[in-house]
Amino acid sequence: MRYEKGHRERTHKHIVEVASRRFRVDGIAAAGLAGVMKEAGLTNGAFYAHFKSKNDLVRETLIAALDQRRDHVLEALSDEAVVEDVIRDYLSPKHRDTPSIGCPTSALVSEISRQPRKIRTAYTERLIEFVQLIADHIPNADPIKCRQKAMGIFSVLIGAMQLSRAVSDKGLSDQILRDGIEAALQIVARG
Amino acid sequence: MRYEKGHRERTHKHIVEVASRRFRVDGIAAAGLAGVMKEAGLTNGAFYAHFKSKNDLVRETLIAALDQRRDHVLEALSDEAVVEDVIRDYLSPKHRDTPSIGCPTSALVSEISRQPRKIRTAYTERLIEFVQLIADHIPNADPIKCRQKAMGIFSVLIGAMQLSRAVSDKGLSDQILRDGIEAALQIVARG
DNA sequence: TGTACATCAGTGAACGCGCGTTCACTGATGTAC
DNA sequence: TGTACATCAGTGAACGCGCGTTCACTGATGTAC
Repeated sequence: MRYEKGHRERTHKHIVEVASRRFRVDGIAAAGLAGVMKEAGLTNGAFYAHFKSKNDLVRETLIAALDQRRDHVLEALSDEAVVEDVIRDYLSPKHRDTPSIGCPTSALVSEISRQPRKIRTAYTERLIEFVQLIADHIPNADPIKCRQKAMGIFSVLIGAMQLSRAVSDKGLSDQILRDGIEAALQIVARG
Repeated sequence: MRYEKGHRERTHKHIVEVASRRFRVDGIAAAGLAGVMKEAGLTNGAFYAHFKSKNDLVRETLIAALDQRRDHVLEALSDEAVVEDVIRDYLSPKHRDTPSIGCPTSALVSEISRQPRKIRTAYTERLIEFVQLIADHIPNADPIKCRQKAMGIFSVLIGAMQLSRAVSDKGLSDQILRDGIEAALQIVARG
């Protein structure tokens, strides 16, 4: 069959979406192309009609997931929102329990540090953007101070999120999230 | 040849040490047994004289690396040391640049969350122990409050460390470490 | 209008490779009689 | 004392499997003459 207009673009986007979930759940190294393509309803061979290599998919997927995450945060925040809302939204049990659609940094940061420079550069740009988004919601006259605080806060967010996902005890996992919220709020308030 | 007494135990320990470095550098999934055994100066087949499976090695290696890290921190701290010393030691460029002998949590936490329950339980026990070690150096009357702060601090430490390793810009990487130190100190001081 | 060829998105088998794992074997030493 | 067997740590080839990647082919539609 011949395909309607825009079909190729939709398929391409669909593969990226499937991969973006699989990578966050299984990790980049552990997620195979065959599995991604099967979940996307296609066969192996079609992959290379859309991407040059797995590395190419990783790059595109990571960018898409990061941009999507930024949009999620932007949408979740009303105009009068403060940084506390970002913090509570991030360190929620819901976010912990749905890594497939959650923050790509929490799911993949250690694997990102093992990626080729090109991917790490693309990541760095988006990290800066995201941290600035947090900084913009911190009430403080000094924008540099805000950015520094925002980086500290983001460190707490991804650290606590990862720990809460790693421990085997549900009660401790919840406690880690609460402690993370408390710690992040203290960084906001002080100095 | 026949081997001197204790040879087997030394070999076993040596494999664990090699694996513990390889896992932290390449990740658990990406590090192969053949590579580990070769680096240990042995052949493939010898592996199964020492371990039941790769999973068995992962469990043992993770425990060894975590205990080794705890000892490192204990040794680095004199009796009159305060939590600030732990923080500065952790978020140092040296630690960032030597993940092979650094904190296993920073290197492997997201992979740990994908491991079987048994491994995650072993990890959880040691995480609690490590956080308590931080808590013991926080000056505060309330031990519960100390533990909560310590968990927040540890979240900053591993979050900042991972971010500093992921970004492609050296200056930003250094800045992330400094912001992490500042944030951690604010958690110590307040409340 | 009819026909020959081009285009496009995808199929599905096959490639070489490295993975975790198994296993028959080695060769030096220890032990039993 | 000599000899036959047991033990031990390790060798190295082979297993089946899934990986990323390649490629000849398909089949529906578009285009040229």
